[in-house]
Parts: sequence; C-alpha cells; structure tokens
Amino acid sequence: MSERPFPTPGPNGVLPARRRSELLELARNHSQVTVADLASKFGVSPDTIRRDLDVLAGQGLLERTHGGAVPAGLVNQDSPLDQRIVAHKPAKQRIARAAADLIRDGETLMINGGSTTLAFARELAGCHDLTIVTNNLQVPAAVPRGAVRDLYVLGGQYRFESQVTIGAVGFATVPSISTDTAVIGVGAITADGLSTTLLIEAEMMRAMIGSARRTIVLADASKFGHSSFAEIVSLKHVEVLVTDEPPPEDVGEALAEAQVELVLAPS
Amino acid sequence: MSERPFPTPGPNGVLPARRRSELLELARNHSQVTVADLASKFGVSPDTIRRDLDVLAGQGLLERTHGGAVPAGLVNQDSPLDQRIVAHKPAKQRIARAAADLIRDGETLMINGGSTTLAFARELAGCHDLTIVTNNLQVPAAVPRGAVRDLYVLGGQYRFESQVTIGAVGFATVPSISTDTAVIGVGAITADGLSTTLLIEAEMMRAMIGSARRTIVLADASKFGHSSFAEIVSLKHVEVLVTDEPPPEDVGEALAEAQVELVLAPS
DNA sequence: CCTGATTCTGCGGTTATTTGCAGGTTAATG
DNA sequence: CATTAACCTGCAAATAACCGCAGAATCAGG
Repeated sequence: MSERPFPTPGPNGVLPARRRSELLELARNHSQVTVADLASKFGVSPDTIRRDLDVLAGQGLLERTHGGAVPAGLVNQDSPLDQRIVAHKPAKQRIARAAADLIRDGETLMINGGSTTLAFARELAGCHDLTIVTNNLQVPAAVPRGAVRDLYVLGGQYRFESQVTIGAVGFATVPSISTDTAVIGVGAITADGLSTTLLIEAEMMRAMIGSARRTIVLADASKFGHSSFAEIVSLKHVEVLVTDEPPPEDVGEALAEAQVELVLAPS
Repeated sequence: MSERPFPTPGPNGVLPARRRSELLELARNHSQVTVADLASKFGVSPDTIRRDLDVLAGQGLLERTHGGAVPAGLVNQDSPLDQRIVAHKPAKQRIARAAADLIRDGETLMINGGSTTLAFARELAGCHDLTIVTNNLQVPAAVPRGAVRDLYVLGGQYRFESQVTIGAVGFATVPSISTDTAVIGVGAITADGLSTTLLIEAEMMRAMIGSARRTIVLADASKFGHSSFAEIVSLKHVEVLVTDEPPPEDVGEALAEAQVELVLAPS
C-alpha cells in the first residue's frame, strides 16, 4: 500500500511505447526474454508484459513463446531462403502437391518467389506443355524438364535474401503478359487480405495477380493471423487458397465471404 | 526439497524456443547430437529433449535417429552444368581466379553463361561495389554477397541445358546498358575468332561485347582449335584472353595481331 | 474548467502448455 | 538370445496464458 495501493494504469514513469522499445532491444541482445523477468524489471504486471509481447509479435518483431519471447530471426521469420526451404518442409510439400493437382496441361503459369512456390515447381512433374513465367531464380532449375514447353524469367534487380528479381524490367513485362494462373506464395494472411514484408515484392505480386485469370495462393498454417507490413491485395482477388490446416475462424469467414475456394492438402 | 522435489514445468531460465534453436545449431555444427548429451547440457530431462527433437523433425529441420538426431539432409541436384563444373574444375578455377584479379572495385560487369564464368563469379570475393548484369541464372547465387552493390538479371526465355536466359527482353535491355567489362565464356577459339554452338547465344554474346568497353574472354585450353557453328566476333573485339595453357601457334599469332592481352593463369 | 471517451493497467478465475515421472514396449548390441 | 538403453503413452503438478472486468490516467471538445 505504501507505493501502489491500486492498479496504477498510467505509465510508471516509462511510456508504453518506450517500454516496448527497450523490451525489444533486450530480447535481441539476450536472444530471449521471459515474462517474469520483464515484469519485475519494469515493475509492471506480467499481463502488461504479455500484451506488449503480443503487440511486438503482431508486428513481426518478436516470436511469442510460452513464458516469454525470442527475436523474430531466431526461429525462422526472415531467415535466408536456404533455411526457409527446410522449415516446415513436409507441410510445404503437401501444399505444393495439392496445388500442382489444380494445374491442367497446357496452362500458362505465373510463379512468384518463396520456398513454397519453389516446392510447387518441383511437383509439376505430372503436367505437360506448361508455359511458365517467374521471377524466382530457383524455379527454372527446379521445374521438371518434361513438364514445360516454354519458361520465361523476368529480369530485374536481384534480391539476395529471397533469390528473386524485382524491378522495372519485370514490371514492364508483366502487364503485357496474360496468363491462366498466378501461383503466389505470401508471407501472411488475415481476414483483411494478403501481405508480405517488402513493399516492392507486394507490388510485384499485385502485378502478377492482376495479369492472371486465376490466382492460387499457397500458404502453410503458420501464415494465418499475423499481418505483415506491405499489403498485397484483399481476399476477393484470390480464387483458390491451398493450405495444410483449417484457418482460424475469422480468416475462414472472410475467405467464405470472398468466395475463395479453400483446398486442404491431404496428409 | 533439495532443489526440485517435483517436476518444475516452467522454464528453467531458458525458453523452449531458444533451447530448440540452440539445439538445432548444435546439431548442424556437430553433424549429430545425442539425447543424453543435450539433456545434461540444458539441464532438462531426456524426455524433454526427445520432444524437442520431434518438433524439429516435424518441421524437417532434423532427422531423428535412435539416441539422438542428425541435421536434415541437404538438397543436392545434379544438373548438366554442375557436372561440367567438376569436369575441369582445377583449370576453370585457376582461370576464374586470374580473371577476377583483373577486376577493380566499383566496376560494372556483364557476365554471360557457362561454367567458367560461373567459377569466375565465385572468385569475386576480393572485390567491392561491383555492379553485375548477367543472363546466367547460377551467377546471382554464386557471387559473394559482399562484393556487389547491385546485381541485375536479364529476363527472357530459359534454356535448360545452359541455365541462362535468352530472348527479346534481354536483347532489348543490353544495348541500353553500358558496362566497363564483359566477361565471356566461349565454346571455341580459332585464329578467325570466337564461336559457340548456338546461334542465339552467339547473338547474345555479341550484344554483351558491344555494350562493354573491355571484353575479357575466359577459355581453357580445350577450347583452342575447334570452331563451332555460330561465329560470335573476331579476335579484334577482345581485349583480354584468360586461359590455362599457351594456345597453338596459329591462334597465338592471331591473338598477337589483334593485340589481345594473353593472361595465363598460374598453377 | 469540466465531462465523456479512450487507453492503459492490474486482478480473479478458467484454460492451455510445458515438464518430469512411472511403466510397458521397442530397438540396438554382444 | 539376452540385456541394456531408448522410446512412447498416460499422468500429475506447476506455471503461463487467456478472458472479462473495473479503476485510473490521458485526451477531446464544448
């Protein structure tokens, strides 16, 4: 009672924003933070810390875990592609397989960057006479030789992290192409729509989706809920979503309202 | 009551997520981990370690074994190009190394397809602030990250055999670019000039050479003498030739007459 | 200056997750 | 073939998380 007889909602001398900022730095320096430690360190209740952590996790800056949080990079968010490829590999492969079943011989496909779409490219062995356009430099080597008639690579500036090209050349080319299907791997899906971490990649995806008659989105269950910085399009631009687990309720409703066909990859 | 009379579920100071992350790194560094070692190292029960291993195995990051785990097998695919790389690796690597020594910081490079130019890209580690333009889809992943400022990929139709792009988009782009140096790997060199097997690739090389102030040709000794179907340019368009063995007499004379600087890669 | 709305905070009760342990089963080893 | 270690399943305990609620401070506008 001497100090705080009642809740004391207001800042204890430290503003919430600043507390969160320091909290994030602590997490990065120590590779982890625990709720209990932070609560005693900042002199606030564990619930407050939990809420802070949730906010930061929602921005993709932290990965929430039981008892605390770890920096986003530690688990797998924006790690180099090589690591992302192996992460959630079984799920991605099931999704890729199910998506490949949606492709008919002779179609023209647009494929964007990402590890899931790369897995998709590998699963195209059963198809024939495909025409493929991609900005993912891994796709050409991954796609089975016998499945394609022609394969075109979009030029532009190379991005080391994601191993895709992005740039004026690609933007100029995409609108002049009309494809049957765009196969898009995204970073995050919410009821509001698709999003990713990079504005310029979002722009590229938007161009691809716009030039395709049908858009198939590939996303494993870990993509649901979080929303990333750069919005791509709303769900009504999507015809099919292939995933491995049923989405959360709010996303599921939004998908139904947008008349998105939901394909669950069989295990 | 000494320390822990009963289970103690809560984090022992290390969050599960972080423990798994460190565990994964240990597995990768040591190529294997055992349940018992990890249990004592992290101060948790073997059962907990087993559960961690199962989680990581479920994400495809580890391969579970009796008594421990090993890192997930890395992908290895054998394309024709990859095989060619090992075929003449010592010679190609020496040539690549010698050619890389000719590049100065801040230069703008044009790099075409071929296994020798790919080796060249790998040897650029000592350079900085390079701007690179290429139609070789292997180059972007091969070039050391720290050596380049910008890297552009030429778009176009993909050729499976050589893993390069060729096409209207690339042709349209190349003339609008002016580079310091074109680094060209060729199929054959005679006294008459450079040649290769495919007309369309010859055309691309010609465009590249034309837009560069300096042309460096990479060719191992096996390329001398034979002439291929598609002529590229005569020797007088070449500034430097990097090879591993002195050329035959007639080629040597032609090189001298065309004032081509001959660089022999040291063994 | 005062009042209503918003935000931040802590609290109590319920649910979920993590962890270690006991015991039966399976796999590796001599 | 026997023996030891590792594995898996169910289980209990302790903590963490979640949900709704109410008090307190800040803010907006008259």
